[in-house]
Amino acid sequence: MNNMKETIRSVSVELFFKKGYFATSISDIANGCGIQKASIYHHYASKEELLFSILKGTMDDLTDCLKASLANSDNVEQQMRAAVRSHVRFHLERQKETFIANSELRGLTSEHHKIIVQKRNEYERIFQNLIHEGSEKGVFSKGDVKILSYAILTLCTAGATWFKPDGRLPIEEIAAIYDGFIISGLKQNI
Amino acid sequence: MNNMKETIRSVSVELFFKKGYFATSISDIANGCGIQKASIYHHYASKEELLFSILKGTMDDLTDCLKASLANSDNVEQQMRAAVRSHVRFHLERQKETFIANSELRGLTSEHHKIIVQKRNEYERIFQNLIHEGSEKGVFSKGDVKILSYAILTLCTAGATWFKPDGRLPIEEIAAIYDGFIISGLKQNI
DNA sequence: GTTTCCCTAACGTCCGGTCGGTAGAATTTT
DNA sequence: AAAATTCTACCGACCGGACGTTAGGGAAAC
Repeated sequence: MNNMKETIRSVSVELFFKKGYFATSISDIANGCGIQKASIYHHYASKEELLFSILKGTMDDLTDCLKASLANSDNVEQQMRAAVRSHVRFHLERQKETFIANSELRGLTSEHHKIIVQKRNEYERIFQNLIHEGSEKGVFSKGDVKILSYAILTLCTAGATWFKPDGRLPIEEIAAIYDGFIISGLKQNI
Repeated sequence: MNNMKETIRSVSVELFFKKGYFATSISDIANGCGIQKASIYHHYASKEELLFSILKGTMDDLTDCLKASLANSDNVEQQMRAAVRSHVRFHLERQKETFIANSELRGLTSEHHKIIVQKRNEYERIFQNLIHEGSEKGVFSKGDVKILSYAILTLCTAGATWFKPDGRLPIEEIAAIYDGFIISGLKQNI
């Protein structure tokens, strides 16, 4: 790869995932890229901006993925299944980035923090709307929409914590397990 | 409180929760205790040991809680319900400590890290045994025990991420929601 | 001949941790 | 009971080092 900006990004993702944002120094990143640490600043204005650009890109892609996977159906249950699978898939396929996006928010300036949280809220709202619609139509049982949405999202998100790319189960199988688990949780007593 | 060691501990929990372990300095902690930072080292050998003692204490209490709540019954479903509620309750009542225990493992030395991970594994095994026993007896449906246990645990654990002590719902109500959600997830197709 | 991309060198700051010391309480010795 | 010693809890000053960031320059590409 001869695009240094991309290299810096991907090396950072690797290191932030492995050691954490605060424990990773600019020298570490420069080292991983084979350049001097001062050269990083030609591509990114600061360490924080580097983090922010990773988080922002990840959140945008995440939302795009979800929206694309909802477009194929207008049946609530099908949509919820598609949403869960999209969510799981994204978090396992891009495990390192999503892990960072969920654990390193504290490294952001307050303005950047606000932007990311807002993106996350929009994403959550899509799930909340599905739960609401489903329980209105009697497809899902009535329940606390917010708590249920947090449950569903964190459930899948946490996958990025323990998932091993070369583990026993392929991504699709894990997605199917979560799908079944969540739908039957939403349909309790129905 | 005139026990300075306890004060240091609780101030640290507060700060580690709010700012993170690496972003919290010994001076910050000393400041919060109203003493000089050198005095911290009279009570704890290092910053890392302070973190470790918090994590170890929390994990021990967590496991004790779980074991106590299982002793009242020998019915698998009842035990699983009790386990889930114990897990949720502990994570919400001692939100700050459990949050730290789940996010700051990287601050530990490798020996200390090993100890905590081992405690966590023992804790997880209790849940895995319950799932296994339940599916053997036909109370729960067959499924991947590990994935299901991760799902259950991270689900509740994540509560410590978003829970607000003075929010809409009391802890018991949240525990009940999770209980219902999880049991029906475990019983799908039964 | 300007822009791109990377370099060497350095800066100020802050951090975890150490050191020597002190005041006073507790304990032991006489 | 008085004197001598030890222990507890803390302080102020200080280290060495690492960190994020900046300044200025040089070579190559356009």
